[in-house]
Amino acid sequence: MKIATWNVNSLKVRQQHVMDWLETSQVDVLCLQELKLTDDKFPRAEFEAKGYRSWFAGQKTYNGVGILVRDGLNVDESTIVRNIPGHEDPQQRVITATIEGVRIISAYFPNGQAPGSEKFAYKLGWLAALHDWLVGELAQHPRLALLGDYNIAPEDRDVHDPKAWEGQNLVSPEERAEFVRLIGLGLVDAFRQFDHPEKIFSWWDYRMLAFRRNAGLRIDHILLSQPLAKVCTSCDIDKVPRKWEQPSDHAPVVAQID
DNA sequence: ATGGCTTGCACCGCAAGA
Repeated sequence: MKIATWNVNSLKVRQQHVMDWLETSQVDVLCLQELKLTDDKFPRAEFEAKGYRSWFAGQKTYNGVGILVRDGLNVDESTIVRNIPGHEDPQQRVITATIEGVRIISAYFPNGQAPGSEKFAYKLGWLAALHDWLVGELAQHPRLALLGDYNIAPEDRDVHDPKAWEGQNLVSPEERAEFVRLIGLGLVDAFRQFDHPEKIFSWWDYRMLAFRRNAGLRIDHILLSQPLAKVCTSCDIDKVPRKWEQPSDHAPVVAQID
């Protein structure tokens, strides 16, 4: 099974990009973030025509997550969960489904704005709630994958200029400690299971020619439970869609699980 | 140099992203 995650920064604007990328990537499961549309505007029929079923949790203007699943894969409607159970939140950031026996979570982690801000406190609270919820999820579903825009660059090698970014939002010690806590649940960063060249990133600012300078961060991740990590044969970031016209600022991350 | 792009909303300049 080929699984992927992509923050599309408005599905309305990026719908054709997603369609095109489904053709070239041939993924079985695609987790989407930052849909920025209400559920009635989700192009379900268009994806269905492409051979993908979809589940989503959207809202107006901000956030919104979804999962596209190739026809033929087994998905029980009763396994779909929206948001983090028990964590009251009007922001639509999580949707979960069991696909072919694999617990797939599509998550849009809060940005946090800046350490010390109100939004940063919300981010840390959200991370704690996610962690606590995952304890039970992992107990129930040994084959689990947490995919999404984490808005955390786990290590300095995930940052184009660690000195310039030191202590800032997305790389601060508090956020990195929360990432380590997720790893502590027994999850594995699929990307780091394999050798890659240096300076591979998943996000580049729209400004200052950041993509051309490769001034990016690796903030989109696929974390796998141990049984899945053992059968994962590759994990890569596909920079190609970032070169398309009017691109998302994020690139998709893809993992093969056999 | 706290800007720089891009989006959505709503009515055009703002919030928010990362």
